[in-house]
Amino acid sequence: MFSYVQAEVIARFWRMRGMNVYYPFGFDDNGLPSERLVEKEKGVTAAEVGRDRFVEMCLELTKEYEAEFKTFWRSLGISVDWNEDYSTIDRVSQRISQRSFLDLYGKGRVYRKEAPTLWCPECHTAIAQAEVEDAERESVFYDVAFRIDGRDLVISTTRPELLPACVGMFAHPEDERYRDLIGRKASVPLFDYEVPILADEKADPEKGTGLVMCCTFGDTTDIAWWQEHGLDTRLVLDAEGHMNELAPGYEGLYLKKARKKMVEDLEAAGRLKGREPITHDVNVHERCGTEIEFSVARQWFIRILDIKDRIIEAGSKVRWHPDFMEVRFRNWVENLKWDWCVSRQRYYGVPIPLWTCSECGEVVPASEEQLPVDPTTADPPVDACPECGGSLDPERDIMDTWMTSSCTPFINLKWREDDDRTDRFVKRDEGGSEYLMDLRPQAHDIIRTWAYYTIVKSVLNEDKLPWREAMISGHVLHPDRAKISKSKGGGEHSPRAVIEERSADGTRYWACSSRLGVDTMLAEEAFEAGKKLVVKLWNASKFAIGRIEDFDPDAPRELSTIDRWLLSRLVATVERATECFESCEYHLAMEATEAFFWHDLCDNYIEIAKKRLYGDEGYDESARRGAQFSLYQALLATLKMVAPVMPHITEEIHSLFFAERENVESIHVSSWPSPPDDWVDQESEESGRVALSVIEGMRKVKSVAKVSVAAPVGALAVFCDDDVWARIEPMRRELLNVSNAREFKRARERDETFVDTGTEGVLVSAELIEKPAE
RNA sequence: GGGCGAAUAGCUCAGUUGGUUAGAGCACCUGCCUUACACGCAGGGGGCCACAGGUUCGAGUCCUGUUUCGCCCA
Repeated sequence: MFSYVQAEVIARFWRMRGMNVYYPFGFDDNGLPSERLVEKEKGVTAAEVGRDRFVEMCLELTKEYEAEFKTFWRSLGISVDWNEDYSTIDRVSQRISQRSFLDLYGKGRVYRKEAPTLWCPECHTAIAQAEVEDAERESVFYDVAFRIDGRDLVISTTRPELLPACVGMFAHPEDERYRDLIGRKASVPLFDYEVPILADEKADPEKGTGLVMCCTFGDTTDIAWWQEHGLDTRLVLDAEGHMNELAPGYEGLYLKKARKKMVEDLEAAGRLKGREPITHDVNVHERCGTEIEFSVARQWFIRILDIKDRIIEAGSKVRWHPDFMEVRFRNWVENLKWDWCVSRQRYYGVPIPLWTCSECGEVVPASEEQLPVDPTTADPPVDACPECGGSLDPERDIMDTWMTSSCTPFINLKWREDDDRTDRFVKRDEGGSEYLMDLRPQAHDIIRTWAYYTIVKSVLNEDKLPWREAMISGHVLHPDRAKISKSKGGGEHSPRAVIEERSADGTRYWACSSRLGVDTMLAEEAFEAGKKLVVKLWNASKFAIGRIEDFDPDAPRELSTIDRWLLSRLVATVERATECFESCEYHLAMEATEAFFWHDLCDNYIEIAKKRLYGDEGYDESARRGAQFSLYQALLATLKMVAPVMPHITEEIHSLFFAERENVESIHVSSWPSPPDDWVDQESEESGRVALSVIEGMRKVKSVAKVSVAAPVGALAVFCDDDVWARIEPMRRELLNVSNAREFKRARERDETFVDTGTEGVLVSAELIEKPAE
């Protein structure tokens, strides 16, 4: 909600600037999150109801959620083109996603490999590096004794259940304690087989006994050692995390139970030399919090590690807001250790569009005409293996959801569809790089996924940038500083609850109250400020419209100094707001606009021009029209500048009066304010500023005397130099009006009744007629 | 352990390229029902800009280090 508003404000701004803004909306509802939602809400698993029914249930549930979300986004005033919405599971998206995959396959980027893979035993699927999170867990460090020549060799581990998966022991090559043992073999407790003792610099002599066991697989170091030293493979866990026949006596036990039993048995055998409770960081699956295991299985990968530099280069050409987000992107890519594992052993997602020969393993990709295709139900494009004539097995895996999410520019372009519109969208930036879309809005936690994978796809499939700019939002923090996320619902702080309680405009105002990219508190104060602005806009407009209803723009008008002051200030404000919106600094745009509206327009201009606007005696019609003109322009421009952030109240006010006058249907399709250059008037700005400081002094006198601001004044005397006097003397009538004074004069002498003003050397004295209240 | 960010008023946040006396809103204090608005207006108090060095005529802003917090990763 937070990041959507921030981006949407920018879309509204550019729309008012006259751009034809293409603003689609995507529901990312394929994949594991949806499956888990179904499992939770319907209390079933795919195994129970079967794959087809399960997918059906996922589709039904995501449809329900889509409708709900749509209503929600509409109520927030998100101005997307709902004719252009898509879901990552709809037919077009599936087709484009599969097409993208097949394109990569054709380019030799896709490979299949039996490889150690990050594995979630809870979700029964391989996952990608990007889906792994850290979590702090309580655990126990066990000291376990291996044996050589009747001598104990103690290692420390938090994973004793991986003992049957142990394929080696490591010590640091410089470690004197074990130097003589390198190259020999030790026996594994409980399982009674021998593993080699090896030297490697990754073994830390400072840690524990300096000796460590290597299992297939406990962590990435194990994998590295396994590869570098050509060790055996002993996979002891099945897909659900149960021990298999390689762990005799523990077969069928879930790994945690196996751990418990092995610890007991080790103790009984006298091979447990110690235990120490610790808290350590473990890798868990971000979707379910289960500790990640490694498994060797046949998976599909997209080769990426060899083109890191191309990806980084593409990222460097994107304009990131704020710019330091590019560094985070680059660091992520630089630190990648795995190719992109794209196969998932799940159900609800886009199928991998391939068949494999059961005889020779030849891969037969689906043909373009078949897409989107589910190989488990469709016939392969050829009857038999073109290589050996063997029968073809359908691929049962589905793709990682990011395979589809990363296609969002392609989906929006209808990439290689009949109605492909890539040509209309592709543009070239100043550096000559072609890009598909203008802007990607997203939050910073998914730089490593959505942004990264999208760049990968655009580079590999099209050799272009996916977007020219990326707008990266921060997170919303609870009042107690915890992160609020969609998946966790948010409870009383759920987006829905927030909007219902504080109104859409108030919520939007809050979302725009801090800088882009920083995490922001869900703080009461910002909502209150938004609400107050809504009320102030309403009251000021109600008053102003009453005064300018009869304004005739064609009749002659005369602008006073204070009118020109207002218009000149308006020009500066519009310039500032425009610049700020252009660089996604919506909060600065609002700050400038609010200051102008609240202080310049309401507190000062309207107060000063009030009597002229009322048409009080002594003002001719042209002077009144001058005030009407200024007020009209200032208020309309203010409404327009606030409109991107607060679309509802501004539209309401606009429709009451300006829509008809300006002959536009809605403020949101009206043009961004562009006041003429000749409204810039340095002289009037300075005169207005000085006059305001005189008024400020006068008000201070009244405030100190504790009388009303409207209290009548005998003489308002100003002590100043000739230059200042020349500026304010012509504004005598306005000053008399606003101070309710009978006389306005220049003082030659200053006595103790004079007070300072905001202008140096200018002092004011106001002769109060009523006695100050005691 | 590495990367990135944050640290400014009691609270939530601004502070463009270094440049007068560091700002806003809320909260607080003193007043004011002024013919738009008391959800308002006027006036006011409140800051060692995390800490320590450095560059500079000049540092909240730039550099180095330290501390605390957040995010991402190992």
